Amino acid sequence: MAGQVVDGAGQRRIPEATVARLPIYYRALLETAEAGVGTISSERLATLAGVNAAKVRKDLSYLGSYGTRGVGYEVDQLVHEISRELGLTQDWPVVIVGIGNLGHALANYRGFGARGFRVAALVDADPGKSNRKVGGLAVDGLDSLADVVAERDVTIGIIATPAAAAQEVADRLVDAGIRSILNFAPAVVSVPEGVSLRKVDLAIELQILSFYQSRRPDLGETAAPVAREAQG
Amino acid sequence: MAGQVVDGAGQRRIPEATVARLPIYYRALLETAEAGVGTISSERLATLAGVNAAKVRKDLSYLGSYGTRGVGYEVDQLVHEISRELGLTQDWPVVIVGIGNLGHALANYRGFGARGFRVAALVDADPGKSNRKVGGLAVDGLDSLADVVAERDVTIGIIATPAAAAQEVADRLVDAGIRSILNFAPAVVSVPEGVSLRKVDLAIELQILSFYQSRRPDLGETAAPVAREAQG
DNA sequence: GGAACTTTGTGACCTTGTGCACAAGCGCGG
DNA sequence: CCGCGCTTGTGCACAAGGTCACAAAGTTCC
Repeated sequence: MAGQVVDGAGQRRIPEATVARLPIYYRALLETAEAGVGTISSERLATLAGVNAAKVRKDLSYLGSYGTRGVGYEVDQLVHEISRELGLTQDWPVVIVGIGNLGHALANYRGFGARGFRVAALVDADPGKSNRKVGGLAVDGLDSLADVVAERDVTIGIIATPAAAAQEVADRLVDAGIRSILNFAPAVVSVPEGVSLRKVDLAIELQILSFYQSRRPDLGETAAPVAREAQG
Repeated sequence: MAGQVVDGAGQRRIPEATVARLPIYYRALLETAEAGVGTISSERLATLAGVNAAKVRKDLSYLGSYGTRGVGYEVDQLVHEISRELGLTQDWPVVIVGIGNLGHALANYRGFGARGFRVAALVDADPGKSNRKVGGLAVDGLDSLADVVAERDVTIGIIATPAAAAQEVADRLVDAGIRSILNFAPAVVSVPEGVSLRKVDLAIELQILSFYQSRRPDLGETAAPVAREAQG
């Protein structure tokens, strides 16, 4: 079978769990490259990424055979392959909907641009906010969402509204042609097939921590599981 | 076998994936209760939570047999059982370390208190910020972290610093006796066994979305997987 | 050129999680 | 009291993911 996992379109099929780890490797590799190191072993990369070495090798093997036995991986090449695989070679304009506390913080967040993500638009339902500028960008009204998305080629939508508005906003984003949504609102949002949706929920994270903390026998033996790797 | 999965301490062992979903059920149930509904079926709860009904039933069965066949689950009872299981019956004082954009937003975030989490302290390495008050709370210096944690019985630490400071802060939190950490910094942080660590990373989420978006054949057939349910 | 050493790539196995399907259990109506 | 309809609880089969261990393949040194 030549051992390649391939989907219908002829691309290698990369497991979801692997996809969720690629960005972690990517970041570690960028730092490694910056330090002037040219080659890295799966063992070293595993340490940097906080996973085990076999997992690193298996993950990377989905991208192809870019390692050299006895040596390791060439850092620059890996960076290139991963960024290509993740689609980071292109620009991804992002719209943030809901300019409250969180939306405000996200709009000012450095670390977007570096990875090819760019906040291209800010939208809020409150017309009062349309006057303000946040992080050098004007806030548009919710009604102009579709226009703004079209004009600025926005591909990714971030929902930072209160829970009650989340579904409505998601629907509008989808209508506007957005196919990738990141939801920060504490609400379950559903989208049609073909649209990717991920969620980040502070309250849920805390409640999970609370679960393990309250079970902890206080210096007892039941080890609490460590970080889920996906937020994912 | 009487069918109960039990760990060494005699508690039912609840799978990680289930733990990650309990908060979602919890929120849905609170809303349902608020609407004055007394009873709910697994089917209905599944719809609200965005999962399938069998999963709901299996998840809830780990808590015990609280459903009534032919009827459903009593909402109030479920709310009570889940909140007990998640440890939400007690108060969890939280310290936020790093009062930049994100830390600021988190400090002002409503939705903590409601679920028993309370921002009890704010800490920042920059002494210049120690003057400011954020959300009615004074910002303490990093050096007083241990004192503040001890005085105010803080049990959960949130890292909202730049990546470079994250590990250092984590170490200090652990030294101060914190056993549950939520990391927002874009860095891999390691903690000793017995300490729970979860991470939330905006850039990673976007990169995952980017992966699926760039693979999308643009109205083709390869369906993108929908929201991972855990962010956990 | 060959032996010793290093590191990758992967097959095999195990654990966890998911979904189906159905028997058991409960309430209601007659 | 009995049968019917609805809903839970769970056994089972399968899919996904993780870990181990090792052969294959490369490097280094003599």
